Amino acid sequence: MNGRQTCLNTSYLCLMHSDSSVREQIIITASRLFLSQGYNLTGINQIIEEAGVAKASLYYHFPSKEDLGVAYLQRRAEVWFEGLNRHLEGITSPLDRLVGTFEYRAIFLEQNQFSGCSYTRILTELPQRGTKMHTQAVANKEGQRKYFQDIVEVMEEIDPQSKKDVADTVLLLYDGASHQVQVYKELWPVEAARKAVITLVKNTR
Amino acid sequence: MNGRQTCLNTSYLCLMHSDSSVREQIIITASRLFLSQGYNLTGINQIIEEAGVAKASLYYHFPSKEDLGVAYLQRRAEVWFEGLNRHLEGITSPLDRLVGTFEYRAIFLEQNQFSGCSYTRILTELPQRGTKMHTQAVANKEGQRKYFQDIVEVMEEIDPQSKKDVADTVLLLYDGASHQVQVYKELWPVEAARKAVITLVKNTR
Amino acid sequence: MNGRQTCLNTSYLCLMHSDSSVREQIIITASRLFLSQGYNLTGINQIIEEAGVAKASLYYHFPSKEDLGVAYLQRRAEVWFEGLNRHLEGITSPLDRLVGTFEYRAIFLEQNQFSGCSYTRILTELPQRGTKMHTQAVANKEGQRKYFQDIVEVMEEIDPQSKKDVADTVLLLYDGASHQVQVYKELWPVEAARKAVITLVKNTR
Amino acid sequence: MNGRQTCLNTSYLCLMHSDSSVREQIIITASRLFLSQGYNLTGINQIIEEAGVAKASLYYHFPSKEDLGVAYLQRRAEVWFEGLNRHLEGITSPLDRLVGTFEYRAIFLEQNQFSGCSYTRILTELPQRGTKMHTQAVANKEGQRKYFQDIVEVMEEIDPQSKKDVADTVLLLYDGASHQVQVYKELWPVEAARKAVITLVKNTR
DNA sequence: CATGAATGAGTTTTCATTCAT
DNA sequence: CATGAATGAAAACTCATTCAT
Repeated sequence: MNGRQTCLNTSYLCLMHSDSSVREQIIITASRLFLSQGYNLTGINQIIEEAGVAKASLYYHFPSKEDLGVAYLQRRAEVWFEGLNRHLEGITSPLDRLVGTFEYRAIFLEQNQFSGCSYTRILTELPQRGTKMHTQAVANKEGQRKYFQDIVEVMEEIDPQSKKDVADTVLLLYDGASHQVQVYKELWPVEAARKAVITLVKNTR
Repeated sequence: MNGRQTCLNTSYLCLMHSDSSVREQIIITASRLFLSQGYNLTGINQIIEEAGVAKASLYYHFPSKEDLGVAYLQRRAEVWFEGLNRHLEGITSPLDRLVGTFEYRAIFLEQNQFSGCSYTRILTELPQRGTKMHTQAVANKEGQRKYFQDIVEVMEEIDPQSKKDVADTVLLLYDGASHQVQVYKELWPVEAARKAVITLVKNTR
Repeated sequence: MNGRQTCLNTSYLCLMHSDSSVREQIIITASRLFLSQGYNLTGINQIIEEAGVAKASLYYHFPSKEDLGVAYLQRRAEVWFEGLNRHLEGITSPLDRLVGTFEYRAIFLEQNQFSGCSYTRILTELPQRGTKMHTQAVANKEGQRKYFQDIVEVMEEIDPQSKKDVADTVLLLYDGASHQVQVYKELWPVEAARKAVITLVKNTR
Repeated sequence: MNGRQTCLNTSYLCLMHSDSSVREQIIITASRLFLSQGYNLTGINQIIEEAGVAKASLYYHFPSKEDLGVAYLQRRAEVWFEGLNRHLEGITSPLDRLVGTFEYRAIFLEQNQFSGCSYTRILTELPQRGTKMHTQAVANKEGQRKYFQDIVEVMEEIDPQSKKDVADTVLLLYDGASHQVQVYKELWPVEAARKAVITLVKNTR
C-alpha cells in the first residue's frame, strides 16, 4: 500500500459497508491497479502483495480473478453514479444536468488517474462476448447509455424525433472524450465534449 | 489458416510487396488475431500455429512480440489510409471528404471484424507510456487527429477561430463511434457520428 | 531421484533444517547436477524433473535460476566448512590443521564426484563481474583465502614477512589441485599439493 | 569488430596461413568472445555478427560450434607455445626456462584479457568426458604437463626420484595461478607461483 | 477466516543448425 | 564460397488456481 491512492480511496470510503475490510482492501487495490496497468497486465500476485493480504484470502472472497473483475466493474459504477448524483444535487434543468455530467466527468477522471472509461477498457481487453466480465461491462455501458437517454427524454429543447439520435451522439462524445483523456492525460477532451453537447442541443429541434 | 480471414486478407493483398511471404503471413495472421482477441490475449504460439510457420521464423523477422505489434500498428495505418484515399478519389470538397471519411469508416470496420480502432485498443491494452507500442499507437492516433485538422483547416464553412474545436470534436465522434461499433458489432454508431459531424459543421460559423 | 547421489546426500543430511523438504530437494538435486554437468548446461527442466517437483514450486522458493545458483554456492560453503571443522576437531597445531585441510579436501572431493572447486567453476562459467552469482562465488573464494591466511598467521614456523606469500602459494596449490582432480578424476593432485605445502612450510623461515 | 582486440590480433597475425581470411576472422572473433564471455555463453549469432560473416559461412568452415571450439583450442596452444618459444629464445638453462615460462605466462595473460587457462575453462564449461572438445582440451593440458615434465627431466638441481612430484607441483602452481588471475584480473598470482617454483626447486634434491 | 506452499499449463524467447539459391 | 531465410527443440520464467493446515 502506498500514498498515491489517496484520492481514489477517499472516493471509496463512503461506500464501505460492514463488509470484511480485507475484501474492501482487495477491491480498492485491484481497482487502482486495473485502472493504471490494465486488467490483463495486473497479476493476482501484485494485487495481494500491495493489498497486504494472503493469496487464499483473495480466493476466499472472490472465486476467481474474473469474479474480482466483475466486482471491480460494479464498484466503478457505484462510485461514478454516487459521485455524480452528489455533484448534480439541486440541479433540476435537464440541460444543466446533462452539461453538469460532463463537468463531473472531468472531476472524476482527474480523481481516477485520467484512466478513461473503465467499462470501455474492460471491453477492449476482454473482447470475447458472453464472459462474466464482458457481460457486466456491457451492462455498465448500457446503464450509461440509458442515463443519457433518460435525460434527453425530458429535454423540452429537443424535438421528440431527434431524441434517440441526440442521446446516441452524446454517448459518442462521452466515450470519445473519456478515451482521449486516457491518451493525453489532460482534460481538454471532456471540455470539448461538453461544448459540443451544448452546440448539439441548441441546434437540434 | 482458415476462411474467416477472407475480408481482411483482401484488404492486404494490394500492399503485398516482394517481401518474404512468411513475414507477410505472420503479419496477416497476427493482425486478424490481435483484432479479434486483443494483443495481450493472443500468444505467439497461436500466431505461428495459425500462420503455419515455425516459432524461430517469427523471431527471425520480428525481434520480439512487441516489434510484431509495432509492425501491426504500422500496417493498420497503411491499410486504413490506402483504402481511405481510394474511397475519396475524385472528391474535392472538404466537407464531402470529411463525411466520406465516416462513410468509409463504416466500410472499413465492416471489413475488419467490427473491431474498433486498433490504435485505441493497443493504448488501452498497454497503457504504460514510453514503450515502443505505446509510442507507435500515439503516433498513429496523432496521424488521425492531424488528418481531421487538415481537412477542417480548408473548410470555408467554418470560422477560423472554431477550426481547432471542430477538428477535436470530429475526433471525439470518430473515437466514440469506433468504440461503440466494437461493443455492439453494429454500424449505427458510425452513421450517428456522420450525422453529428454534418450538424456540427452546419452550425459552426 | 536416483541412487547416484548417495554420497552427496549424506553430506547434506546433517544440514537439513525444518525447511520445506521441497526447497531442500531442489537444492540437493541442483547441487548434484551443477557439480556433474555444470551450471549453464543444467536446465531448470532437468532439475525439477529429477527433484520431482513442479516448475512453479522451484520459482516459489527461488525467484530465478541465478538465485538458486547463489543458494547452491552458499550451501557448498556450509557443507565444506562444516565437514572440515568436524575433520579437524581436536587438532590444534596450525601445521597439522593446514595439512589436515588437504587431507579432508581429498575426502570431500571423493564424496562430491571429483568435481573440483565449485566456486572456481562458477567463476569460469559466469565470468561477468557484478552478477549475483559472480559476487557470491568471489565471496566464497575470499572465505577460502582468508581461511588459509588465518592459519598461516598463527604458524610459528613461518617468518612473519613471508606469511602473506605462503598463504597465497597454499591457495594456488589448493586451486591447482582441485582443478586437476576435476580433470583426471583421481586424487593424486591433492596429495601432491599436500606434500608441496609441507615442503613449502619447512623451507620458508 | 572493434579496437579492443588489438593485442590479441597481433598475436595471431604471424599465424595466418594462406587460409581463407573468413575462416581466420571467425577464429579470431570466436577466441576473443570465448575468452571474455565463456564458450557456452557465446552464441553463434554473436560470433558471426562481430566477425562480419554470414551464418552459413561459419558452417561452411566449421561443421558445428563444437568443431569451431576444437579449432579454438588448437589455436590457443599454437599461440601460447609460439610466443613462449620466442620468449625463451637463447635461454638454455632449464631452471631459467622454467622460471621464464612463468614470466611469459604473465605477459601472455596480460595480452589475453586476464582470462585464465583456456583449456581449464573449457574443461569446466564442458565437463562431459569423451566429447570432441573435452578430448582436445585434455590433450592440450597433457601437452602443458609434458612440457613441464620435459624441463624438469633435464634439471640437474633435482633428484631424479623427485622429478615427477616436482613437475606435478609446478603444474598445480601454474593452474592455480592462471585461475587466480582470472578471478582478480591481476598478475600477482603468477609472480607468487614463479617465486614458489624457485623455492620448490631450490629445496628439492 | 486466514495462510504458506505447491502446482499444471501457459508464456516469450534463444539456441545451434539447415536449406534453397 | 557465400548468403538470407527457415526451423525444431529447449531455454527461463509467469499465470491463475488449489490444497493442507
